[in-house]
Amino acid sequence: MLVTSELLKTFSLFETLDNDDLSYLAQRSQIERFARRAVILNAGSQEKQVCFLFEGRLQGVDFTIDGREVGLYFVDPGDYCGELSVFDFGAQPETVIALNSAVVVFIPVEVLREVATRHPAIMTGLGYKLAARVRQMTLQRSLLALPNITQRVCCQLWMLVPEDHKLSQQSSEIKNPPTHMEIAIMLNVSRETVTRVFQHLQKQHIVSRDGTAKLLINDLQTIKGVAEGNQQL
Amino acid sequence: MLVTSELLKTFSLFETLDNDDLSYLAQRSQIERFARRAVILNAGSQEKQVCFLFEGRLQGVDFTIDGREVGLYFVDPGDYCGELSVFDFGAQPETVIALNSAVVVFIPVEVLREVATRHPAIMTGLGYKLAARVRQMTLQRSLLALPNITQRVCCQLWMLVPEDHKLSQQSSEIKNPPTHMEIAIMLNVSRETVTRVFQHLQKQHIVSRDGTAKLLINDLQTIKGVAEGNQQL
DNA sequence: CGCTATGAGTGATTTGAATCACATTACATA
DNA sequence: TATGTAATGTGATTCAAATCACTCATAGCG
Repeated sequence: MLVTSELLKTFSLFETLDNDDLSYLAQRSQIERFARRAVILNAGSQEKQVCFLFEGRLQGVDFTIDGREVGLYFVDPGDYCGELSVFDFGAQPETVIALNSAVVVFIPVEVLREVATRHPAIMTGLGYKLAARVRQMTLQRSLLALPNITQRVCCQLWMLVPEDHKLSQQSSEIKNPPTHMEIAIMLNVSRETVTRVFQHLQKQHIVSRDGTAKLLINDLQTIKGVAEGNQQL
Repeated sequence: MLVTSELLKTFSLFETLDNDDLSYLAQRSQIERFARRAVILNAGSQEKQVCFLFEGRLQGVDFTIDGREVGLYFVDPGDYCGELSVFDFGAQPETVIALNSAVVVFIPVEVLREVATRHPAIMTGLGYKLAARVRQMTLQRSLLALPNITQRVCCQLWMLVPEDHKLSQQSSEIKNPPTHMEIAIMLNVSRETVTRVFQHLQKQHIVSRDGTAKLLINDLQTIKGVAEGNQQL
């Protein structure tokens, strides 16, 4: 499949680029579809490509020395990952996998770096993204220190709620929600524990399932309240 | 106290700057001494200063919603912190405190940003630092997933060993080591647990104390072995 | 349409770190 | 040198989540 300028234009990072630069990038990029569970970027890889997500959801994961899986972040469409090497020429620190069937655009890091050099807005955008990543990781880290597991799960759920639903809406939904296992490795708890928390939330009709592809949040305020520690269950 | 060009030159970030720029920076900077436990940067602050450490050791800390302290990273002399706002104009996400008496140089973020715009090397250096931060946080995150606490502590100790001692040396020392409490909040364990691990390590003469200001690592290989999970205690 | 794989649900049991409640030591400084 | 404070050391107890060992549900697929 061919990468078109129009496709690249859907990524906000490139919104300031003119058509010449877009097609320059497009010609050097590749687009690929991945199946659920497929590895998009390999930890330690020297492939040196930045990965732009067009469709699906990805998860950055790491592994401890003893093989335990660790969830780091989710990537949603319009976002990208693997951009660290633009800055320090180093290897990819974490693995990125597809949580469901995903379409991604690969741009070689040296091409992106070159374009970024010519366009300060791109460089700024990349810096902004990296800063956001640090902020997100800091937040995620403080999540792990919460002694109450229910609170931890609600915090994570709250982070998965679309931004525009967080205000004003009293209910919401998460499309293609992560599995219990995927949540578990993000929160450093066992899968069973996540299941039990969900069981609890469902019994109180705070959340409910609509097939596998949708998780309904019936009571956003309670999720928020528990996440912020103002409320117990 | 006055900030001199010579002082700024000790920071590797500025090694490419000429004297004009150095004194430009110096004139707009402030130097300050902080006592142990003093707050250097406040989370959420809009002060907008980047903080360069000349002497002492700092720790980036965060607090969970319920007031629990979380240790994020250590800052050693020659290094800096609070640089996130150079990239995204946002507030400081975490608090930075002095672990012991520390001398820091504050450079207003807009001054640094301006100089960095004129000197790509500085911008590159800042990007490099941010990338390193992400890598460090990723590593620290995977540390937290280790089920064995002794291993976690040894990993942290290993990270505190000076780089040039890690190879070839069979013993080493950590100057002004963090307290048990400071290690505990980095590793998401209780202070008592850290004490017990140290007790264990000391009994086996793997580490020993030399006053409060020095922690001797008598058996680097064992620390490394345990950290990497090749060895049990 | 049954087969298989993956995810989710559940109880029983174990376990190991948190917590509590102190004692002790070291240090800074008045 | 005394005195207060921060850091460290230690045992007893508690408790909540991990683990184990399953079953059940669902989706995808040949």
